[in-house]
Amino acid sequence: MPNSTPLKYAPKQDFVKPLVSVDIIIFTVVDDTLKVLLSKRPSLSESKDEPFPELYCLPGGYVHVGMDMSLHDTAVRKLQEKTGYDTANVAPYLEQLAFWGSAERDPRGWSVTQVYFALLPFIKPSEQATKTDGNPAESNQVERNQAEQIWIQADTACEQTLAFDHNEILQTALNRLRSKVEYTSLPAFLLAEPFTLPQLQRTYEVVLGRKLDKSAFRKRMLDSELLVEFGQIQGGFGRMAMGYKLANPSEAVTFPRGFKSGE
Amino acid sequence: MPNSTPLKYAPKQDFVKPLVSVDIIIFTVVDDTLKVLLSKRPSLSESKDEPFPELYCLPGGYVHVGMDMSLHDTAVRKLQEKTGYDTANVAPYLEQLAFWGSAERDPRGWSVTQVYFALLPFIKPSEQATKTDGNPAESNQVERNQAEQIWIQADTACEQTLAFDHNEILQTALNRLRSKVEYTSLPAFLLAEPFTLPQLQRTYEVVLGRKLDKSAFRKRMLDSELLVEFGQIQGGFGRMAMGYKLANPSEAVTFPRGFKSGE
DNA sequence: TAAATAGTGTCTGTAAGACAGTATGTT
DNA sequence: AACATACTGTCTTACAGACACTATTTA
Repeated sequence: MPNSTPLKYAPKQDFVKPLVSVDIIIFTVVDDTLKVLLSKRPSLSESKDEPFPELYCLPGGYVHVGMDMSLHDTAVRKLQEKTGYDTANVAPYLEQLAFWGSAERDPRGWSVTQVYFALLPFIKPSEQATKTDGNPAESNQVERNQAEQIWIQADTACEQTLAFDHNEILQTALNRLRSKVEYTSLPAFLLAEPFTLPQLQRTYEVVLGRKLDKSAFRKRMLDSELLVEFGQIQGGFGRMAMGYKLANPSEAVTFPRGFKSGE
Repeated sequence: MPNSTPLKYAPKQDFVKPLVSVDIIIFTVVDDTLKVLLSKRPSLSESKDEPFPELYCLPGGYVHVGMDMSLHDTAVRKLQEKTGYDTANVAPYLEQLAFWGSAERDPRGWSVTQVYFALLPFIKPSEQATKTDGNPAESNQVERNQAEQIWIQADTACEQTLAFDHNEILQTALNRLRSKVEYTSLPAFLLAEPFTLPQLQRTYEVVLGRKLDKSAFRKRMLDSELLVEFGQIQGGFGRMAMGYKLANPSEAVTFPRGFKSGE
């Protein structure tokens, strides 16, 4: 290695580096259904070099060493690109899931992926383009991507054949989500504020796939410091309900026990 | 990209890839103290190109694309190299902690590290060389590494200045360990089998830094399917105690509640 | 008024913590 | 016997779940 390098520490280039990508599992709840966002891989006619043509996969992409200061930046950038979500003003719930890396998972070579999972209130596709206002090239980008993306029921997605090892990754994410929903406030990040306690409970029930007791649920939520009141709201048909916002929109709450501890 | 490539899918080489490494936080308990294994970075006289000379850091290394089939393989290989632990016969507790990746964390360039944490029963340094028997070059390797490694009290290590962002990583690992110890059987992986319930309770107390109630502790451990009896053992001074082994040595148990749920 | 939804109150069961008591080993 | 350690039993407390009850809105 030359001593004349301007860098104090020369990068180690004397071995093969794996490919590094970031994938995001983006969950939302709409129509009482847990959904996940998938992208479609390019067809053979579009590109001969891309593996798994026309299969669905988790949205993601390579780290841009020149563009991103950190993996978290990469994840936020991808989230914005794929959903049009206004990440500058409203922080979505974004958490590291895990990493996968092996010689076999991508036919293009040894690859590593850093996987995040995100929880978002549902954004109508028609509103996504308008959310990324201003730059028309940018909103074109979003719209073009949208044509190749779908919100699909999470369990349905699991049963389909996805590209790469994305079935395993999605299953891991679903397991983690359902497990954490038992003892955290994560479903609150799937709703637009303000929301009511019955709405929040339905969201819990949709994710968990089972009914919860109303009384116990309300006690748990109100005894924690999770929520702050935000005026009466008309939730549906009958009586008005109290609306709530998150007391701390950037952090989930962990409850001392899970639901149904006895089983 | 040339069409004449022998690979079906040409690797994407048209952008700069980050460096990829694996680091492991290896915990053990000895002398009623939670310890972590640290390596010393080479001095300036040994190498002018290595950053953070002579500081301690977490053991780890680059992924060897030719040597490792997966990141998990890399972690197990590193664990074996650094501790001499017989990973072929006794599976240590090894779990993904998280990943860190940014332009700034390594002065040699944009880098990503995949961090695992491991729990091991203490291995006396004198026994480590003999554990990796056979190949003398291999055990030399182990002994040479040992000269530059220390088992250090976890909290003490946190207060020192470590290389790279390893203070943050170690702190994250400690938080995760202490948090999971509240509601899982993780400390059982810090003891050599067979062990007694009082020994296990002391291990919990060492990690958590507080006393636990004996009666509640025993009820929790025995009501779970965690342990199987393995004959009477002389634990210390007084009465003999029942020895136990793990019913399932490859998996931790999650208890329905944490200790001291009320606070 | 009936139906639908929101919210409360009471009882019960489960498991953790406190702590006193018993059992079995060594010196 | 004295002591140290291992183990058990009983009482209390905290909180989730079951479920019946009240409250407020719309059709």
